[in-house]
Formats: sequence, C-alpha cells, structure tokens
Amino acid sequence: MVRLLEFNRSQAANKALVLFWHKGYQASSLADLLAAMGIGRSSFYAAFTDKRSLYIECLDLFAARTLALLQGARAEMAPVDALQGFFERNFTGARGTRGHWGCMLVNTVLEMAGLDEDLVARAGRHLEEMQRVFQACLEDAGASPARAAELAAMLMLFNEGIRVSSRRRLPDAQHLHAIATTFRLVRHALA
Amino acid sequence: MVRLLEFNRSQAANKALVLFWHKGYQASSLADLLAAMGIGRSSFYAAFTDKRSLYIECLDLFAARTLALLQGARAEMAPVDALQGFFERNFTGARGTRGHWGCMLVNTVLEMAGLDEDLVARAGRHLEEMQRVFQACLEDAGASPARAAELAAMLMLFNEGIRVSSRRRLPDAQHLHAIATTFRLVRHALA
DNA sequence: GCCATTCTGAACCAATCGGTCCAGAATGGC
DNA sequence: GCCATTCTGGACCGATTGGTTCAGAATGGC
Repeated sequence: MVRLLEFNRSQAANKALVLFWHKGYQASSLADLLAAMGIGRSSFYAAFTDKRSLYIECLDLFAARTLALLQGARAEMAPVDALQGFFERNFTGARGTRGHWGCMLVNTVLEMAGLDEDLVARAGRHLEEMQRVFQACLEDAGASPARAAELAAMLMLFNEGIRVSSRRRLPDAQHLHAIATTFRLVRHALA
Repeated sequence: MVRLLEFNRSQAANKALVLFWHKGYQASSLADLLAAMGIGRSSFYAAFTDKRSLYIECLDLFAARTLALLQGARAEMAPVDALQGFFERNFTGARGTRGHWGCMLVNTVLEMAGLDEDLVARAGRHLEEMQRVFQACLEDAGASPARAAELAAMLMLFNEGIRVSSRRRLPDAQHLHAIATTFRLVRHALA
C-alpha cells in the first residue's frame, strides 16, 4: 500500500511546531501535542518515534522556514532593507501574537541549556547559519568580510535580545523603535 | 521557642537559587531541590509554602543581588566603567561556569512566557529596575535624560542578548569582544 | 528530668508524565 | 467480497510529579 497519511503527517508536524514554539519543550505534554495534532497516541509514535525526535524535526523546520524568509527578502530587496524587514515583520501587520512567541531557536537555547546540550548545540548551529546570512547581506551592501562578520555578530546578539524582549508583552512600538535605532547605526557603519 | 533555623533557611534558599538558576523552574524537581538544600520534604513545605513560592523568593533574591552588584560598582567606579564591568565580570576571572548560566531574570522570561505570565511580569519588573539603573549611570556620565533612556533601552536589549548567547558555550573571548564593541559605541555616543 | 513546642523522615496520595501494546477498524489489491 | 496490510483508539504500564500527613525525634524552658 502507498503511504496514506504523508500530508497529514506534515500538517500534524506544523501543529506541533506551533505548540512547541510558544509553550516550549517541557510544558508541551504528549496529551497537549496529540490534541493539537488531532491524532491518537499510537499514530503519533508510529509517525514520529518519540517526543524529542518530533521536537528536533520541528526545530529544523522552524530554522529552515526562518532562513527561507530571510533569503526570500534578500532576493527581492536591498540587502540591508532585507535584514531590517526580517526583524520588523514580527511586529507589524496582522501577524497576531506570533511576534510575541519569540524565536524557537532562542527559546530552545535558553530552555534546554543545562538540560540537553545536544539540543542547545543544534539550535546554536541554526543560529550560526542565520548569522552567516546576515554577514552575506552585509557584504552585499559593500562591507569588507571582517567588518561584515563583526556587524553580523552584533546583529545576532541584537536578534537574541529582541526575541527575549518580545516575550515580555511590551508595546510593539518599543521594539520597532529599537530596530530603527539599530539599523540607523548599521547603515552608518556601512556608509 | 525562638525560631531555630533562620540561618539554615536562607542557606537552603541559596542552594535552591543556584539550582533554579541553571536548570530552570520546570526541570528542578522537588527531589532535586530537597537534595540540593539538604532538607526533608516536610521541612521544605513548612519553610517555603510550595515550589512556586520558593521560586519567586529566589527570583527576587537574584534580582536584589544583581542590582546590588550594579549599584556597588556604580559607587566606586566611573559610571560607564561600572556598566561595562557589570557585563564583563561574568566572563572574566575564576567565576567558573556561573557566567554560562545567563541571567535568571532573562531565563525566567523565556521559560515562563506562555505558561505563567505573572512570573514573566515579575521578572520583567526586575529588568525594568535594572534598566533604570543603567539610565541613571548614563545620566551620571553626562547624557540628557532622553538620550540616557534611549541608550539604557539599547543596553537592556544587549543584556538580554548576551545572556542568551552566554548559554551557547561559545568562547568567552567572543562575548568580551562584543562587550568591548558595544561600549566603544556607548562611549562614542556620550562624547 | 520532665513537658510543651517545634521540627522532620518517611510513608503515602492522586495526578500526570512519556511510552507500549493490541484488538479491531480502515484501507488497497485482486 | 475476501484477504493481507496498515492504521488507530484506548487500555495499560511503571516512573515521576508536586503535595499532605503524622508519628516520633530534637529542642528549649524550667
């Protein structure tokens, strides 16, 4: 027989991703996950091995999508605009509360530090990949490799900071202001 | 009878603080806490009501100590040096792994977001208090209130970022470099 | 040394955790 | 319509969760 539920599987993984994203690993119980995914226990274990494996799958999925978002913007905008837009998009438009869930990679680093260093390392590698894209954008904007690397590291730190800050229920305007200030600085450093 | 274990209580709270700090709330089980504190179950509930109350006590204790550290530095150094030293001290000297536990306030915001908004708000208030001290230091250094507020917000974002970053097992030199770069910028903005 | 008070180790509790198992429903090939 | 294969609801498992209870040890006052 051909696989029946390939589509359902990825749909279920998406539901799980959303739950993991804003409740974290530990606080998302099997029961929560099953309810959100709309599947039974045995189907779950047949399709995803176990909870931790599913989390890894969701983490990688999240990273791939975030990266795709970044690369997409990079393809159609000026490099620095793409970077700034990447940060701003979480706080503008009808994105609802999604912006306030922070970044699943950052959430993972903090939740799993001291508990599961393999997960931390995996999230860390994804963050490094993002940082390399930051750097590539800055080089596109005319910065020397060394300069671009330094600014990219600064932007990653800014990213980590604003993802924490965005979970504190502060007004969006505050974050947008911080983004504007930071990018004024970045553009000045590139001029 | 006079209270017997007032000293033991605060000593036990300290042990709990350390555990909560680097393992988080959810992952610190009662059994872990009791073992770390070296007390029995009934003594625990007699002295601390319950796990969540103890966590709040530890959170407030952590905030008070961090603030005292900051104010202490402010009293004996030039204001911007005090700020810079406050960040650097986590990555220099024989502080061991403590610097890699991040900041309990930041950890709390990320772990409890979406789970216990009261705890997030409490940690947030402590962070705001820190930010006000940042601002006071910057005003001491001659910045206008508006300018100082803007820079303090930026420094808080930097703080949140570096506390995440410090849990990623990256080399200390990288953090120290980021701190140096940031404070070069701050000093430049104040000049 | 006795007693009232305070403290505590350990047994106990219901609830929940992540994970296994299997009988029976659903499915596709023929 | 029948059979082999695949899928799944729900019962079940031992372990662990945070929290309660209480008998008896430790303590201080006298």
